[in-house]
Amino acid sequence: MVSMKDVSVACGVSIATVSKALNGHKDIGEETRAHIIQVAKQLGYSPNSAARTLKTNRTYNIGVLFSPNDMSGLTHDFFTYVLNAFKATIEQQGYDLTFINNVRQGVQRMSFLEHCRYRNFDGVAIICADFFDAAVEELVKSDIPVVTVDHVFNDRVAVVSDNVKGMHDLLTYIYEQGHRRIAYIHGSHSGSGVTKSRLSSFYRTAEELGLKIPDEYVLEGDYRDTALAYKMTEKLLDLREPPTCICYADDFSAFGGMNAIKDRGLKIPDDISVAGYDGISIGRHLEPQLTTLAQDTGRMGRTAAEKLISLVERPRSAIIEMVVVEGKVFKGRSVGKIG
Amino acid sequence: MVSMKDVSVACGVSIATVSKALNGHKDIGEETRAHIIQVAKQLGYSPNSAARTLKTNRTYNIGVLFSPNDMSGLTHDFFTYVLNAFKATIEQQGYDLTFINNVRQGVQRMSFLEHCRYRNFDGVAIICADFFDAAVEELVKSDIPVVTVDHVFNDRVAVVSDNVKGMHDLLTYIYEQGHRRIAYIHGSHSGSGVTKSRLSSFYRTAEELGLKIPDEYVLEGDYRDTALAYKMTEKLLDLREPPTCICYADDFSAFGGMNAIKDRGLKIPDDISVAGYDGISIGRHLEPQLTTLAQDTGRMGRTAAEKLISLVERPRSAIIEMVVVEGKVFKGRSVGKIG
DNA sequence: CACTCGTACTTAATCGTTTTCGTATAAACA
DNA sequence: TGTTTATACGAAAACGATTAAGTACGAGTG
Repeated sequence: MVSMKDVSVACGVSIATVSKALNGHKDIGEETRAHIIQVAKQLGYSPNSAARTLKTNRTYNIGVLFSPNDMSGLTHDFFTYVLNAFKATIEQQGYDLTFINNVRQGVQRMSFLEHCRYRNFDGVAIICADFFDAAVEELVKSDIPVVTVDHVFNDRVAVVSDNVKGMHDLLTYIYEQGHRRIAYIHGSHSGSGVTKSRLSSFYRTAEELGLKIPDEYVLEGDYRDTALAYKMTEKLLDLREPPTCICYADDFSAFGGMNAIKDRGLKIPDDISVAGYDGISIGRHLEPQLTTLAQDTGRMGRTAAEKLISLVERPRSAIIEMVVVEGKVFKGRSVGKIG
Repeated sequence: MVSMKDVSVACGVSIATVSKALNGHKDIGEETRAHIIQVAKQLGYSPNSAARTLKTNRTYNIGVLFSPNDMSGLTHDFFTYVLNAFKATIEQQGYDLTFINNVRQGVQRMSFLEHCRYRNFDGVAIICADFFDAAVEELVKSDIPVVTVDHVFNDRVAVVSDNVKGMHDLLTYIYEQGHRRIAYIHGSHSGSGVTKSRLSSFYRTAEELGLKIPDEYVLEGDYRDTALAYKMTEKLLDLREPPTCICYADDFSAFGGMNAIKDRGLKIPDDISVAGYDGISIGRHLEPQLTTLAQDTGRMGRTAAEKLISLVERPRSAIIEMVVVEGKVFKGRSVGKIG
């Protein structure tokens, strides 16, 4: 590889001059700079990030922790959408993205934090992880700038979806379509506070609307578990007085539920309505098109990236806060009018 | 950050000794090594990859080019599955994964190759990209170890899905279920040779089976385009003699087609059968479950990783070859028996 | 005893940058 | 003319590791 040294001898100047010329310092003559740049290009000079990092202690590399509990990896749609927007944003700002892992490097396996130190990430985004893992907490508590998605830690920047308003808006919309008997197959409680937020918002909104929600209308399903959603949906359909609309933990679950409904020969939304949550692509393709709360994954990813970069580049002035991103009811055709 | 120097003074030995002790060189006394390791841990020593890279010219970092033509980014299921397996494999071998991009870094924007040189990737995997892009070709033609997925370049390692056998097996299976009037809504030709391989295999297998495929049975759709698949399916259904089974470019398209069929009040597979291609998760959730050619994405990702690493670590003995990975017909319920 | 070894360390060069001080030259000023 | 000042460049010290080559010492050998 051709280095600054090669360029410097080819130009008859010192290495320092080459460095400054290439980095746009002002104490270099215009002709000299032009010449150096030209020669560098012609020689095929390529900067060495390792050397630069060693000296400046900056990598322009962002670590991303992305390891779903269920090992679904990069196939978890919702977080993948967020990651996508995050990636695009930091790349535009000249940063690269490297995944954090805890696999052994050489002799021993590293913790997440050790890995980050080893790679010298300028900052870290925790987009999808087990937030109750001690290794994750260790990372969050460290001095490395960090932003988390959909989970809040004390004194750290977080970008979260507005689950309270989301569930409120969705339920209200369903109510406005005339539904009064509304069931909810919610997600498991294993994750962060997401499930709890939505569930309590569901109850509060129902109360606000003057709705009575019988206990047997609220069942525990899980995220992305179509089979379980299928089973739970059957339970609801078996009730003496089944709901007129079922809300699901996410779009995948809604998909599973829809299959259960169709298998009974029922029509959506004529016989019963269905609503999802997330707004990932699958819903648009469902038949009928799924009514769901579309979370603004693009905005979440972008915001996380922007906050993180400002944390990295302007640590003093960056505001440690929790940014709440609102979603929007996507009005598909799976929730029908009643009455 | 605490460096080897800190450890060395704390132990009263030289930096070299610390380095060797930590790296398992044999010319270090056992007590000394134990002591050094203990002190290092206690002091919270953390190795610096930049320094190591500078000296050894190895980063243990793999660059991945993943930029779909359609800008779908990381949401392109099939490639995401491959990427997932690839990532897991290289991480197990102590490598990290960083995305390649061509966004400006500092003054000017970099080409893919420049970016790779800058980051000093030990190797590069092109998992999903526009293979006819000059910048991609430049990267492939460089001296950096590279492996491509689903596209073959001269004298480079490639991992490809066996589209010929795949389509052959799928069509044969459909034939065995008694179908004789089989249509194919294939993908666009824009990408690599994938579409061509499958299409020619489709024709050849048909001939082999003694099937007559009328021209109007073969239509051009596109990958992941449910709307287009919907439209094309309608065309087929409008024919005087419609097919008894329709094959699609991928599972998403099949999904779109299924909706068209259901909207006509037709039953799958009673009235008409449907087959997809890829075997991504969506198919398992469809109703009825989709019969499709399940590509072995896990094996593709793993193989790509293994080949790349051997290319990096044992350049002399590594075999430059094209590895063909076979898929398998997934027998859902969307293709029914006839006759 | 003189010699060769093997063991356990140290010295010092090096990787490619960045950056702080200098310093030389010429222009500007008193 | 002598002094300051701005401009354009260079020398050299880092950053944190790796590694070839050397050294000191005790043990084994003839």
